[in-house]
Amino acid sequence: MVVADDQAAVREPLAAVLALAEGIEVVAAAANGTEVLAAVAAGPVDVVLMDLRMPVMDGIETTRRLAGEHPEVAVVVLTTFADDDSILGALGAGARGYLTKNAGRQDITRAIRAAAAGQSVLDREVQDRLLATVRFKTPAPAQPLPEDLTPREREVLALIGQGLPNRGIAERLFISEATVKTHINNLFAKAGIRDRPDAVRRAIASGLA
Amino acid sequence: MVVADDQAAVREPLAAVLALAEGIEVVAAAANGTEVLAAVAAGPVDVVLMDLRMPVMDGIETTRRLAGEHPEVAVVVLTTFADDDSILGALGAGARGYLTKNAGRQDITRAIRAAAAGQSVLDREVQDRLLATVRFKTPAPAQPLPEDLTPREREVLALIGQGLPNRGIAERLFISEATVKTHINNLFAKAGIRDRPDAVRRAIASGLA
DNA sequence: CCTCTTCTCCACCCGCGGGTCCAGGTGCGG
DNA sequence: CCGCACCTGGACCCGCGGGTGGAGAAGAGG
Repeated sequence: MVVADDQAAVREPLAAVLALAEGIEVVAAAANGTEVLAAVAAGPVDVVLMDLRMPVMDGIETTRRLAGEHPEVAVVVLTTFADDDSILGALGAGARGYLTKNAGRQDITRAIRAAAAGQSVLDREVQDRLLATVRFKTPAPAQPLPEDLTPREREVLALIGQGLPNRGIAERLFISEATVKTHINNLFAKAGIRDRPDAVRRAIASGLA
Repeated sequence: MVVADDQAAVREPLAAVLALAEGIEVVAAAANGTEVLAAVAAGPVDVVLMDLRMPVMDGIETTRRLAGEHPEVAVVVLTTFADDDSILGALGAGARGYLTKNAGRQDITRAIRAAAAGQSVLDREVQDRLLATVRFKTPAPAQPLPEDLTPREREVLALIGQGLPNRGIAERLFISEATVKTHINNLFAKAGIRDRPDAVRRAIASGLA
Protein backbone atom coordinates (compact mmCIF):
# COMPACT_ATOMS: atom_id res chain seq x y z
CA MET A 1 0.00 0.00 0.00
CA VAL A 2 0.91 3.69 -0.30
CA VAL A 3 0.48 6.38 2.37
CA ALA A 4 -0.16 9.90 1.12
CA ASP A 5 -0.19 13.01 3.32
CA ASP A 6 1.55 16.33 2.81
CA GLN A 7 2.46 16.73 6.47
CA ALA A 8 5.53 14.68 7.31
CA ALA A 9 4.59 14.75 10.98
CA VAL A 10 1.47 12.80 10.07
CA ARG A 11 2.75 10.75 7.17
CA GLU A 12 5.87 9.25 8.72
CA PRO A 13 4.42 7.95 12.01
CA LEU A 14 1.35 6.71 10.15
CA ALA A 15 3.44 4.75 7.66
CA ALA A 16 5.58 3.35 10.48
CA VAL A 17 2.59 2.20 12.50
CA LEU A 18 0.85 0.63 9.51
CA ALA A 19 4.01 -1.19 8.49
CA LEU A 20 3.86 -3.04 11.81
CA ALA A 21 0.36 -4.34 11.12
CA GLU A 22 0.14 -7.90 9.93
CA GLY A 23 -0.54 -8.37 6.24
CA ILE A 24 0.10 -4.72 5.43
CA GLU A 25 3.19 -3.64 3.54
CA VAL A 26 3.91 0.05 3.07
CA VAL A 27 5.82 0.37 -0.19
CA ALA A 28 5.84 4.16 -0.44
CA ALA A 29 5.00 7.39 1.37
CA ALA A 30 3.88 10.28 -0.83
CA ALA A 31 3.55 14.00 -0.06
CA ASN A 32 1.22 14.83 -2.96
CA GLY A 33 -0.82 13.33 -5.76
CA THR A 34 1.92 13.14 -8.37
CA GLU A 35 4.08 11.16 -5.99
CA VAL A 36 1.18 8.78 -5.48
CA LEU A 37 0.77 8.25 -9.22
CA ALA A 38 4.52 7.69 -9.55
CA ALA A 39 4.49 5.12 -6.76
CA VAL A 40 1.54 3.28 -8.30
CA ALA A 41 3.21 3.29 -11.71
CA ALA A 42 6.44 1.97 -10.20
CA GLY A 43 5.11 -1.17 -8.62
CA PRO A 44 1.95 -3.17 -7.98
CA VAL A 45 -0.15 -1.34 -5.37
CA ASP A 46 -3.51 -2.50 -4.09
CA VAL A 47 -4.43 0.25 -1.61
CA VAL A 48 -3.70 3.98 -1.24
CA LEU A 49 -4.41 5.72 2.06
CA MET A 50 -4.97 9.27 0.92
CA ASP A 51 -5.24 12.69 2.51
CA LEU A 52 -7.48 15.11 0.64
CA ARG A 53 -5.67 18.40 1.21
CA MET A 54 -2.35 18.13 -0.57
CA PRO A 55 -0.32 20.56 -2.71
CA VAL A 56 0.38 20.08 -6.43
CA MET A 57 -2.43 17.52 -6.87
CA ASP A 58 -5.09 17.04 -4.23
CA GLY A 59 -6.59 13.76 -3.09
CA ILE A 60 -9.82 13.95 -5.07
CA GLU A 61 -8.10 14.61 -8.38
CA THR A 62 -5.58 11.87 -7.63
CA THR A 63 -8.39 9.46 -6.81
CA ARG A 64 -10.13 10.32 -10.07
CA ARG A 65 -6.99 9.59 -12.09
CA LEU A 66 -6.35 6.35 -10.25
CA ALA A 67 -9.91 5.23 -10.93
CA GLY A 68 -9.34 5.86 -14.61
CA GLU A 69 -5.83 4.51 -15.11
CA HIS A 70 -5.57 1.96 -12.30
CA PRO A 71 -9.06 0.84 -11.33
CA GLU A 72 -7.61 -2.11 -9.45
CA VAL A 73 -6.15 0.26 -6.84
CA ALA A 74 -8.47 0.90 -3.89
CA VAL A 75 -8.35 4.41 -2.41
CA VAL A 76 -9.16 5.01 1.26
CA VAL A 77 -9.50 8.64 2.25
CA LEU A 78 -8.19 9.77 5.63
CA THR A 79 -8.85 13.42 6.33
CA THR A 80 -9.93 15.85 9.02
CA PHE A 81 -12.76 17.26 6.95
CA ALA A 82 -16.17 15.60 6.65
CA ASP A 83 -18.17 18.16 4.71
CA ASP A 84 -20.52 17.09 1.93
CA ASP A 85 -18.32 18.41 -0.86
CA SER A 86 -15.34 16.42 0.30
CA ILE A 87 -17.31 13.24 0.94
CA LEU A 88 -19.30 13.29 -2.30
CA GLY A 89 -16.29 14.47 -4.26
CA ALA A 90 -14.00 11.72 -3.00
CA LEU A 91 -16.53 8.90 -3.18
CA GLY A 92 -17.77 10.14 -6.52
CA ALA A 93 -14.19 10.09 -7.78
CA GLY A 94 -14.01 6.43 -6.86
CA ALA A 95 -12.75 6.27 -3.28
CA ARG A 96 -13.49 2.96 -1.61
CA GLY A 97 -13.48 4.26 1.97
CA TYR A 98 -13.66 7.48 3.96
CA LEU A 99 -12.22 7.95 7.45
CA THR A 100 -11.86 11.03 9.60
CA LYS A 101 -8.68 11.61 11.54
CA ASN A 102 -10.21 10.74 14.86
CA ALA A 103 -10.19 7.16 13.64
CA GLY A 104 -7.94 4.85 15.65
CA ARG A 105 -5.20 2.55 14.44
CA GLN A 106 -7.61 -0.39 14.47
CA ASP A 107 -10.14 1.52 12.42
CA ILE A 108 -7.57 2.42 9.79
CA THR A 109 -6.12 -1.05 9.41
CA ARG A 110 -9.61 -2.50 9.19
CA ALA A 111 -10.56 -0.05 6.48
CA ILE A 112 -7.41 -0.88 4.52
CA ARG A 113 -8.07 -4.60 4.68
CA ALA A 114 -11.70 -4.09 3.71
CA ALA A 115 -10.73 -1.95 0.73
CA ALA A 116 -8.25 -4.58 -0.43
CA ALA A 117 -11.06 -7.15 -0.23
CA GLY A 118 -13.39 -5.00 -2.32
CA GLN A 119 -15.46 -3.67 0.54
CA SER A 120 -15.81 -0.06 1.57
CA VAL A 121 -15.58 1.36 5.08
CA LEU A 122 -17.05 4.68 6.09
CA ASP A 123 -16.93 6.56 9.37
CA ARG A 124 -20.31 6.69 10.96
CA GLU A 125 -20.78 10.42 10.52
CA VAL A 126 -19.71 10.09 6.90
CA GLN A 127 -22.36 7.46 6.24
CA ASP A 128 -24.97 9.56 8.00
CA ARG A 129 -24.13 12.54 5.82
CA LEU A 130 -24.18 10.45 2.67
CA LEU A 131 -27.58 9.02 3.56
CA ALA A 132 -28.96 12.42 4.45
CA THR A 133 -28.21 13.70 0.96
CA VAL A 134 -29.61 10.54 -0.61
CA ARG A 135 -32.84 10.62 1.34
CA PHE A 136 -33.24 14.29 0.57
CA LYS A 137 -33.17 13.44 -3.11
CA THR A 138 -35.61 10.51 -2.81
CA PRO A 139 -38.89 11.82 -1.45
CA ALA A 140 -41.04 9.04 -2.91
CA PRO A 141 -39.89 5.51 -2.09
CA ALA A 142 -42.94 4.29 -4.08
CA GLN A 143 -44.13 0.76 -3.73
CA PRO A 144 -41.16 -1.64 -3.46
CA LEU A 145 -40.85 -4.70 -5.62
CA PRO A 146 -42.12 -7.94 -4.09
CA GLU A 147 -39.42 -10.22 -2.69
CA ASP A 148 -40.60 -13.33 -4.50
CA LEU A 149 -39.36 -12.21 -7.89
CA THR A 150 -36.85 -14.71 -9.23
CA PRO A 151 -33.39 -13.44 -10.21
CA ARG A 152 -34.23 -14.02 -13.85
CA GLU A 153 -37.36 -11.93 -13.54
CA ARG A 154 -35.43 -9.07 -11.96
CA GLU A 155 -32.94 -9.32 -14.79
CA VAL A 156 -35.68 -9.08 -17.39
CA LEU A 157 -37.29 -6.18 -15.56
CA ALA A 158 -34.00 -4.31 -15.53
CA LEU A 159 -33.65 -4.72 -19.30
CA ILE A 160 -37.21 -3.53 -19.81
CA GLY A 161 -36.25 -0.51 -17.76
CA GLN A 162 -33.43 0.18 -20.17
CA GLY A 163 -35.91 0.36 -23.02
CA LEU A 164 -35.09 -2.91 -24.77
CA PRO A 165 -37.84 -4.67 -26.77
CA ASN A 166 -38.53 -8.34 -26.15
CA ARG A 167 -36.36 -9.38 -29.05
CA GLY A 168 -33.47 -7.33 -27.69
CA ILE A 169 -33.90 -8.85 -24.25
CA ALA A 170 -33.93 -12.33 -25.76
CA GLU A 171 -30.67 -11.66 -27.60
CA ARG A 172 -29.05 -10.18 -24.53
CA LEU A 173 -29.96 -13.15 -22.36
CA PHE A 174 -29.43 -15.80 -25.07
CA ILE A 175 -32.98 -17.12 -24.72
CA SER A 176 -36.00 -17.15 -27.03
CA GLU A 177 -38.49 -14.34 -27.25
CA ALA A 178 -41.20 -16.71 -26.02
CA THR A 179 -39.28 -17.25 -22.79
CA VAL A 180 -38.87 -13.52 -22.35
CA LYS A 181 -42.63 -13.14 -22.67
CA THR A 182 -43.19 -15.83 -20.07
CA HIS A 183 -40.87 -14.11 -17.59
CA ILE A 184 -42.57 -10.81 -18.28
CA ASN A 185 -46.04 -12.24 -17.73
CA ASN A 186 -44.96 -13.83 -14.46
CA LEU A 187 -43.22 -10.77 -13.05
CA PHE A 188 -46.05 -8.49 -14.15
CA ALA A 189 -48.50 -10.63 -12.20
CA LYS A 190 -46.26 -10.77 -9.14
CA ALA A 191 -45.42 -7.08 -9.02
CA GLY A 192 -48.81 -5.80 -10.10
CA ILE A 193 -47.36 -4.15 -13.19
CA ARG A 194 -49.96 -3.34 -15.85
CA ASP A 195 -47.97 -2.75 -19.02
CA ARG A 196 -44.52 -1.99 -20.32
CA PRO A 197 -44.39 1.73 -19.53
CA ASP A 198 -45.42 0.91 -15.98
CA ALA A 199 -42.60 -1.62 -15.82
CA VAL A 200 -40.10 1.00 -16.95
CA ARG A 201 -41.19 3.34 -14.18
CA ARG A 202 -40.99 0.64 -11.53
CA ALA A 203 -37.59 -0.50 -12.74
CA ILE A 204 -36.22 3.04 -12.57
CA ALA A 205 -37.82 3.71 -9.20
CA SER A 206 -36.26 0.52 -7.86
CA GLY A 207 -32.85 1.29 -9.25
CA LEU A 208 -32.77 -1.68 -11.57
CA ALA A 209 -32.28 0.48 -14.65
CA MET B 1 -24.11 -10.27 18.80
CA VAL B 2 -27.31 -11.71 17.32
CA VAL B 3 -27.67 -13.58 14.03
CA ALA B 4 -31.03 -13.23 12.27
CA ASP B 5 -32.10 -15.24 9.21
CA ASP B 6 -35.32 -17.12 8.55
CA GLN B 7 -33.55 -20.00 6.86
CA ALA B 8 -32.11 -22.34 9.45
CA ALA B 9 -29.74 -23.71 6.83
CA VAL B 10 -28.16 -20.27 6.64
CA ARG B 11 -28.61 -19.14 10.22
CA GLU B 12 -27.14 -22.08 12.10
CA PRO B 13 -23.85 -22.53 10.21
CA LEU B 14 -23.40 -18.77 10.13
CA ALA B 15 -23.82 -18.50 13.90
CA ALA B 16 -21.49 -21.44 14.44
CA VAL B 17 -18.75 -20.00 12.25
CA LEU B 18 -19.01 -16.54 13.75
CA ALA B 19 -18.88 -17.93 17.28
CA LEU B 20 -15.41 -19.26 16.48
CA ALA B 21 -14.12 -15.84 15.51
CA GLU B 22 -12.03 -14.08 18.10
CA GLY B 23 -13.78 -11.31 19.99
CA ILE B 24 -17.20 -12.27 18.66
CA GLU B 25 -19.80 -13.83 20.91
CA VAL B 26 -23.08 -15.03 19.42
CA VAL B 27 -25.70 -14.73 22.16
CA ALA B 28 -28.77 -15.57 20.05
CA ALA B 29 -29.99 -16.76 16.66
CA ALA B 30 -33.32 -15.37 15.49
CA ALA B 31 -35.64 -16.47 12.68
CA ASN B 32 -37.58 -13.21 12.39
CA GLY B 33 -37.69 -9.62 13.57
CA THR B 34 -39.68 -10.19 16.76
CA GLU B 35 -37.14 -12.75 17.92
CA VAL B 36 -34.41 -10.19 17.32
CA LEU B 37 -36.20 -7.59 19.42
CA ALA B 38 -36.72 -10.17 22.17
CA ALA B 39 -33.04 -11.11 22.15
CA VAL B 40 -31.96 -7.48 22.32
CA ALA B 41 -34.37 -6.81 25.17
CA ALA B 42 -33.09 -9.87 27.05
CA GLY B 43 -29.43 -8.98 27.23
CA PRO B 44 -26.88 -6.39 26.19
CA VAL B 45 -26.28 -6.71 22.43
CA ASP B 46 -23.92 -4.57 20.40
CA VAL B 47 -24.36 -5.95 16.86
CA VAL B 48 -27.16 -7.66 14.92
CA LEU B 49 -26.36 -9.46 11.65
CA MET B 50 -29.68 -9.26 9.86
CA ASP B 51 -31.31 -10.82 6.81
CA LEU B 52 -33.85 -8.58 5.08
CA ARG B 53 -36.35 -11.13 3.87
CA MET B 54 -37.93 -12.65 7.00
CA PRO B 55 -41.49 -13.61 7.93
CA VAL B 56 -43.51 -11.91 10.69
CA MET B 57 -41.26 -8.82 10.75
CA ASP B 58 -38.74 -8.14 8.01
CA GLY B 59 -35.23 -6.81 8.44
CA ILE B 60 -35.93 -3.22 7.48
CA GLU B 61 -38.79 -2.81 9.91
CA THR B 62 -36.74 -4.50 12.64
CA THR B 63 -33.82 -2.18 11.93
CA ARG B 64 -36.12 0.82 12.17
CA ARG B 65 -37.40 -0.26 15.58
CA LEU B 66 -33.92 -1.01 16.86
CA ALA B 67 -32.74 2.42 15.78
CA GLY B 68 -35.58 3.94 17.77
CA GLU B 69 -35.53 1.84 20.92
CA HIS B 70 -31.92 0.66 21.05
CA PRO B 71 -29.76 3.09 19.09
CA GLU B 72 -26.63 1.61 20.65
CA VAL B 73 -27.19 -1.61 18.69
CA ALA B 74 -25.43 -1.67 15.32
CA VAL B 75 -27.26 -3.49 12.52
CA VAL B 76 -25.34 -5.14 9.68
CA VAL B 77 -27.49 -6.34 6.78
CA LEU B 78 -26.60 -9.60 5.04
CA THR B 79 -28.88 -10.40 2.10
CA THR B 80 -28.93 -11.70 -1.45
CA PHE B 81 -30.63 -8.67 -2.91
CA ALA B 82 -28.85 -5.44 -3.71
CA ASP B 83 -31.55 -3.35 -5.37
CA ASP B 84 -31.99 0.30 -4.49
CA ASP B 85 -35.14 -0.20 -2.48
CA SER B 86 -33.45 -2.69 -0.19
CA ILE B 87 -30.24 -0.69 0.17
CA LEU B 88 -31.83 2.68 0.74
CA GLY B 89 -34.53 1.17 2.91
CA ALA B 90 -32.10 -0.62 5.18
CA LEU B 91 -29.52 2.13 5.44
CA GLY B 92 -32.25 4.72 5.79
CA ALA B 93 -33.72 2.69 8.62
CA GLY B 94 -30.38 2.93 10.40
CA ALA B 95 -28.34 -0.07 9.25
CA ARG B 96 -24.62 0.36 9.85
CA GLY B 97 -23.45 -2.02 7.13
CA TYR B 98 -24.71 -3.86 4.05
CA LEU B 99 -23.28 -7.10 2.72
CA THR B 100 -24.48 -9.38 -0.05
CA LYS B 101 -24.43 -13.10 0.46
CA ASN B 102 -21.43 -13.66 -1.75
CA ALA B 103 -19.38 -12.06 1.03
CA GLY B 104 -16.86 -14.40 2.62
CA ARG B 105 -16.32 -15.20 6.30
CA GLN B 106 -13.54 -12.63 6.52
CA ASP B 107 -15.75 -9.97 5.01
CA ILE B 108 -18.54 -10.67 7.47
CA THR B 109 -16.38 -10.69 10.59
CA ARG B 110 -14.69 -7.50 9.46
CA ALA B 111 -18.02 -5.81 8.95
CA ILE B 112 -19.20 -6.90 12.40
CA ARG B 113 -16.08 -5.55 14.10
CA ALA B 114 -16.34 -2.31 12.13
CA ALA B 115 -19.98 -1.87 13.08
CA ALA B 116 -19.15 -2.47 16.75
CA ALA B 117 -16.48 0.24 16.46
CA GLY B 118 -18.91 2.73 14.95
CA GLN B 119 -17.80 2.31 11.36
CA SER B 120 -19.90 1.08 8.48
CA VAL B 121 -18.92 -1.49 5.87
CA LEU B 122 -20.59 -1.79 2.49
CA ASP B 123 -20.07 -4.26 -0.31
CA ARG B 124 -18.52 -2.64 -3.31
CA GLU B 125 -21.57 -2.99 -5.52
CA VAL B 126 -23.71 -1.58 -2.72
CA GLN B 127 -21.55 1.51 -2.42
CA ASP B 128 -21.54 1.92 -6.18
CA ARG B 129 -25.32 1.77 -6.27
CA LEU B 130 -25.62 4.21 -3.38
CA LEU B 131 -23.34 6.65 -5.13
CA ALA B 132 -25.12 6.16 -8.42
CA THR B 133 -28.39 7.26 -6.87
CA VAL B 134 -26.70 10.26 -5.27
CA ARG B 135 -25.12 11.33 -8.51
CA PHE B 136 -28.24 10.47 -10.47
CA LYS B 137 -30.34 12.80 -8.33
CA THR B 138 -27.95 15.73 -8.34
CA PRO B 139 -27.14 16.68 -11.93
CA ALA B 140 -29.46 17.70 -14.74
CA PRO B 141 -30.92 15.29 -17.30
CA ALA B 142 -28.46 13.60 -19.63
CA GLN B 143 -29.83 14.45 -23.06
CA PRO B 144 -32.27 17.36 -22.72
CA LEU B 145 -35.48 17.58 -24.69
CA PRO B 146 -35.40 19.72 -27.83
CA GLU B 147 -36.73 23.24 -27.43
CA ASP B 148 -39.11 23.12 -30.37
CA LEU B 149 -41.60 20.84 -28.65
CA THR B 150 -44.99 22.53 -28.50
CA PRO B 151 -46.65 22.91 -25.08
CA ARG B 152 -49.24 20.33 -26.07
CA GLU B 153 -46.53 17.84 -26.99
CA ARG B 154 -44.80 18.30 -23.66
CA GLU B 155 -48.13 17.76 -21.95
CA VAL B 156 -48.65 14.50 -23.82
CA LEU B 157 -45.10 13.38 -23.06
CA ALA B 158 -45.64 14.01 -19.36
CA LEU B 159 -48.77 11.85 -19.35
CA ILE B 160 -46.93 9.09 -21.20
CA GLY B 161 -44.31 9.32 -18.47
CA GLN B 162 -47.02 8.68 -15.90
CA GLY B 163 -47.90 5.44 -17.63
CA LEU B 164 -51.20 6.45 -19.22
CA PRO B 165 -52.33 4.72 -22.44
CA ASN B 166 -53.39 6.79 -25.42
CA ARG B 167 -57.05 6.45 -24.50
CA GLY B 168 -56.34 7.70 -20.98
CA ILE B 169 -54.36 10.64 -22.33
CA ALA B 170 -57.22 11.50 -24.69
CA GLU B 171 -59.73 11.50 -21.84
CA ARG B 172 -57.47 13.58 -19.64
CA LEU B 173 -56.97 16.23 -22.33
CA PHE B 174 -60.54 16.10 -23.71
CA ILE B 175 -59.31 15.30 -27.20
CA SER B 176 -59.66 12.25 -29.44
CA GLU B 177 -57.27 9.35 -29.38
CA ALA B 178 -56.32 10.07 -32.98
CA THR B 179 -55.08 13.51 -31.95
CA VAL B 180 -53.05 12.00 -29.17
CA LYS B 181 -51.41 9.72 -31.69
CA THR B 182 -50.59 12.66 -33.91
CA HIS B 183 -48.94 14.55 -31.06
CA ILE B 184 -47.01 11.45 -30.09
CA ASN B 185 -45.77 10.89 -33.62
CA ASN B 186 -44.67 14.51 -33.89
CA LEU B 187 -42.88 14.65 -30.56
CA PHE B 188 -41.24 11.28 -31.13
CA ALA B 189 -39.78 12.56 -34.38
CA LYS B 190 -38.62 15.82 -32.81
CA ALA B 191 -37.06 14.31 -29.70
CA GLY B 192 -35.64 11.21 -31.34
CA ILE B 193 -37.72 8.92 -29.17
CA ARG B 194 -38.06 5.39 -30.54
CA ASP B 195 -41.00 3.90 -28.66
CA ARG B 196 -43.17 4.30 -25.59
CA PRO B 197 -40.77 2.87 -23.00
CA ASP B 198 -38.11 5.22 -24.31
CA ALA B 199 -40.55 8.09 -23.92
CA VAL B 200 -41.20 7.13 -20.30
CA ARG B 201 -37.49 7.20 -19.54
CA ARG B 202 -37.00 10.56 -21.21
CA ALA B 203 -40.00 12.02 -19.43
CA ILE B 204 -38.69 10.90 -16.04
CA ALA B 205 -35.15 12.04 -16.82
CA SER B 206 -36.46 15.45 -17.80
CA GLY B 207 -38.57 15.82 -14.69
CA LEU B 208 -41.86 15.82 -16.57
CA ALA B 209 -43.22 12.80 -14.69
C1' DC C 1 -54.66 38.48 -48.01
C1' DC C 2 -51.75 34.90 -47.50
C1' DT C 3 -48.64 31.94 -44.93
C1' DC C 4 -47.06 29.51 -41.16
C1' DT C 5 -47.75 27.21 -36.88
C1' DT C 6 -50.43 24.71 -33.83
C1' DC C 7 -54.12 21.93 -32.52
C1' DT C 8 -57.58 19.13 -33.95
C1' DC C 9 -59.42 14.84 -36.35
C1' DC C 10 -59.96 10.71 -39.63
C1' DA C 11 -58.68 6.15 -42.13
C1' DC C 12 -55.60 2.50 -42.97
C1' DC C 13 -52.02 -0.88 -42.00
C1' DC C 14 -49.19 -3.92 -39.38
C1' DG C 15 -45.93 -5.25 -35.98
C1' DC C 16 -45.14 -5.83 -31.20
C1' DG C 17 -46.95 -6.31 -26.70
C1' DG C 18 -49.50 -8.86 -23.49
C1' DG C 19 -52.76 -12.71 -22.09
C1' DT C 20 -53.65 -17.56 -22.08
C1' DC C 21 -52.72 -22.42 -22.13
C1' DC C 22 -49.61 -25.89 -22.33
C1' DA C 23 -45.25 -28.58 -21.67
C1' DG C 24 -40.26 -30.38 -21.21
C1' DG C 25 -35.96 -30.15 -18.49
C1' DT C 26 -33.34 -29.36 -14.22
C1' DG C 27 -32.02 -29.04 -9.48
C1' DC C 28 -33.31 -29.15 -4.77
C1' DG C 29 -35.54 -30.59 -0.55
C1' DG C 30 -38.91 -33.57 1.87
C1' DC D 1 -38.82 -40.95 -5.37
C1' DC D 2 -41.80 -37.40 -5.74
C1' DG D 3 -43.07 -32.69 -5.56
C1' DC D 4 -41.85 -28.04 -6.27
C1' DA D 5 -39.66 -23.91 -8.06
C1' DC D 6 -37.41 -22.09 -11.86
C1' DC D 7 -36.08 -21.55 -16.59
C1' DT D 8 -37.11 -22.70 -20.90
C1' DG D 9 -40.08 -23.06 -25.19
C1' DG D 10 -44.26 -23.01 -28.46
C1' DA D 11 -48.93 -21.74 -30.16
C1' DC D 12 -52.77 -18.68 -30.60
C1' DC D 13 -55.39 -14.40 -30.25
C1' DC D 14 -56.31 -9.65 -30.05
C1' DG D 15 -55.72 -5.01 -28.90
C1' DC D 16 -52.79 -1.10 -28.57
C1' DG D 17 -48.94 1.28 -30.37
C1' DG D 18 -46.77 3.56 -34.02
C1' DG D 19 -46.24 5.01 -39.10
C1' DT D 20 -48.32 7.20 -43.17
C1' DG D 21 -51.16 10.31 -45.53
C1' DG D 22 -54.46 13.61 -45.55
C1' DA D 23 -57.48 17.54 -43.93
C1' DG D 24 -59.86 21.43 -41.57
C1' DA D 25 -59.97 25.45 -38.06
C1' DA D 26 -57.86 29.15 -35.55
C1' DG D 27 -54.42 32.58 -34.42
C1' DA D 28 -49.87 35.24 -35.44
C1' DG D 29 -47.52 37.92 -38.43
C1' DG D 30 -45.70 39.67 -42.86
